[in-house]
Amino acid sequence: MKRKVTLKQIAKELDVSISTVSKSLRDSSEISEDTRLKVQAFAKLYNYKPNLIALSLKNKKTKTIGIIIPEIVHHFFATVIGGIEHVANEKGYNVIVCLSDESFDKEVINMEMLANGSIDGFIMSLSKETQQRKDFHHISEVINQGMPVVMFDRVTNDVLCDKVIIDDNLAAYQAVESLINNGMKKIGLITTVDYVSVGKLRTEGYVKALLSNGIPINNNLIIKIEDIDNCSSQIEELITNNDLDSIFAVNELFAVTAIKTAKRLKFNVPEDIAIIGFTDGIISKYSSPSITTVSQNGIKMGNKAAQMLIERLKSEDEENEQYITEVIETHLIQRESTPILK
Amino acid sequence: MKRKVTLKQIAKELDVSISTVSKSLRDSSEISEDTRLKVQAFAKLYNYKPNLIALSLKNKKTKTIGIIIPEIVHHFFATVIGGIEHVANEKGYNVIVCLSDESFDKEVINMEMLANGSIDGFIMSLSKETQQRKDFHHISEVINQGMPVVMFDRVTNDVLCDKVIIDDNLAAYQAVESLINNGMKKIGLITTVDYVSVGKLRTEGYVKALLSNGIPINNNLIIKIEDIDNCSSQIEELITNNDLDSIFAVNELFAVTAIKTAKRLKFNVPEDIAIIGFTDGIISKYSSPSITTVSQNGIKMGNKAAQMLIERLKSEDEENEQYITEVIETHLIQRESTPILK
DNA sequence: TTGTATGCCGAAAACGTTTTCGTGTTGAAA
DNA sequence: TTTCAACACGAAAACGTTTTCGGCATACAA
Repeated sequence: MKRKVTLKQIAKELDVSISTVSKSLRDSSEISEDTRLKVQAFAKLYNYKPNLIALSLKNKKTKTIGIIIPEIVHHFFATVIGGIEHVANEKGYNVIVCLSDESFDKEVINMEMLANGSIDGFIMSLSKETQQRKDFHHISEVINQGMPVVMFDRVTNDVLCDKVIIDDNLAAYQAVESLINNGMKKIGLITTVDYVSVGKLRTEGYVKALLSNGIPINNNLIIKIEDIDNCSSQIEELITNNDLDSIFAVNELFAVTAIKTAKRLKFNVPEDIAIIGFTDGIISKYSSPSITTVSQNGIKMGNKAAQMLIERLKSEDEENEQYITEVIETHLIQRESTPILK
Repeated sequence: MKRKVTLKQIAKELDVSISTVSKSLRDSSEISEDTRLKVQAFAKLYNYKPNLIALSLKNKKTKTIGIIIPEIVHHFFATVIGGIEHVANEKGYNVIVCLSDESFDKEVINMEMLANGSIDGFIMSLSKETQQRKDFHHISEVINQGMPVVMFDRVTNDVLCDKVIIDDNLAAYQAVESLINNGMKKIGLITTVDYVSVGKLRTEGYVKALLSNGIPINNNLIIKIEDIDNCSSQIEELITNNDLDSIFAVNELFAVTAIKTAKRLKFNVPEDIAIIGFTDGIISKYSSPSITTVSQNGIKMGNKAAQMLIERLKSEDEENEQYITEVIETHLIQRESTPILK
């Protein structure tokens, strides 16, 4: 077993000082070419690589980004991580991932853990529980300690920091309006409970689209789902009891469940019921029929979030308190679960 | 902005030495109760938390696990990460994720980067390119430096280390045999190119099942797919040109594509063609019809891999060269893409 | 010969911990 | 009064770097 070699060992071996070794390896002009080349050759031979932990301690920079998300087994979050990792890697950063499992406590613990020197900054999306409790002290705290935070998707106005979002409200509005423009009148909504920020915003978009097109809100057409695993019966009622011509679902799981339920109830999709989902994940693509949906480009969001964070890390001393909220554009992806929308 | 407080600052503030502060906080009996309580109160007030980087440097342990996988936007890998993260977190470890993007070079770079002190051990799954080139020097190297490695799913016999796999060969064998037992005779195979280790093993299982049931291998029924995005035409030919009664696909993307293609060609699934997939991901569950598939429990694999790694980290000095290959059991999940299999 | 610039290198501090060892003070026993 | 243990604390090393500063030659100019 060959343990990793250190400056000290090289110094001892070559009978020079540690400083000389360090300077030689960094091509300092202070060192004679002789010594420099000798040291470099030796270092190469023994495959010397500086210890990053020691560097982190010295520089007070870890070149590592902490990501905290509710869960990873979720196509959207996975794509965001991919997006973050990509630009982070490009700029010499590593990525350390923690999952909150939608739990407030885990979110807090993870943040406190990472905040103690392990990372240079956070990219995060709030857990459901955190959104419900509206307790963001852990986030304010790390920001207050001078550690930059970028929030994405599930964000809050109660914390001042950079953010990357889509315009959930507008995207939902446009999706629903395109249904209306194609003659749909009885449009069902399958959404989440209200404390999920994005769910709420999408719901508002739905409402706005109906109202501004002169269609009154019918609460019977709106169901709010708490537990995704047992939503089938609720959806079945929605479809059976109302003479829907279409459904807007705020995520792809709701959308695909709606499709499967409709098919089971002998409705044809899209002929009898058109369905629009949200998030262009793997399900929407491979469902039968494939699902017309609002694209929500996770990769782009991840890219942007990482860029913003790294940018802020570069100019950290400047203490720029001008926070930016970046809005990633969305668009409707036409697939088979709706007629061709004009 | 309140920067994080250090031992030194506390020491200065209370006019004691750094050692006294450190010992007080660790409840050393060396320190009088008076001083101890005073220090602890002060530390609590200023929310002192030890700097983990400094600890890492001192202890030569980072309490961090490095994960290297080909991609994250892939349900199976995401579940494995989830599984790893869960037990890692339980045992006080963090998880740092790097993506190889199926590239050999990125895999090497990432490993070298993490190996320089950032982590205590690796959990990894090989990139396609690495499997193709059969170059594993980077892995042997870190192992040789005394850093434990656990490989999962895409593994190789050329590296000695702990491994977590499923019995791909057997699982495929059983899946195909269950088709045969239910009267299927013309069974198509949609598989990957051979250098993908798991694809090859599953192919072998298919072959073995046919042969041991007296069915000759017909190479026309076997297609090997390189590029998943353009596999549709190949699959279409397979279905059109052969009078298949069933298909075995080595992953869910192939399976769902087969289903969609079959439906497009006016074959009924499962009545005309039964289809079995591999990996119990989100697609299999939500496809229409849902897909009968071989479960491949990523969470369990992740759990096990993390347990093995942490176990080895605990007993690291013992230099136990007895490596274990853990085989996670699989089973067939009955869904709608096949008739009920006896 | 003296003074000074230059080239080359080492000592030491710093990052934030933990831990070993040494030291001074106190009180009690001899 | 002397001796010694017990107690309470501090100094310093160590982890592996980088960097500042100082110093010792040598060479060259005055």
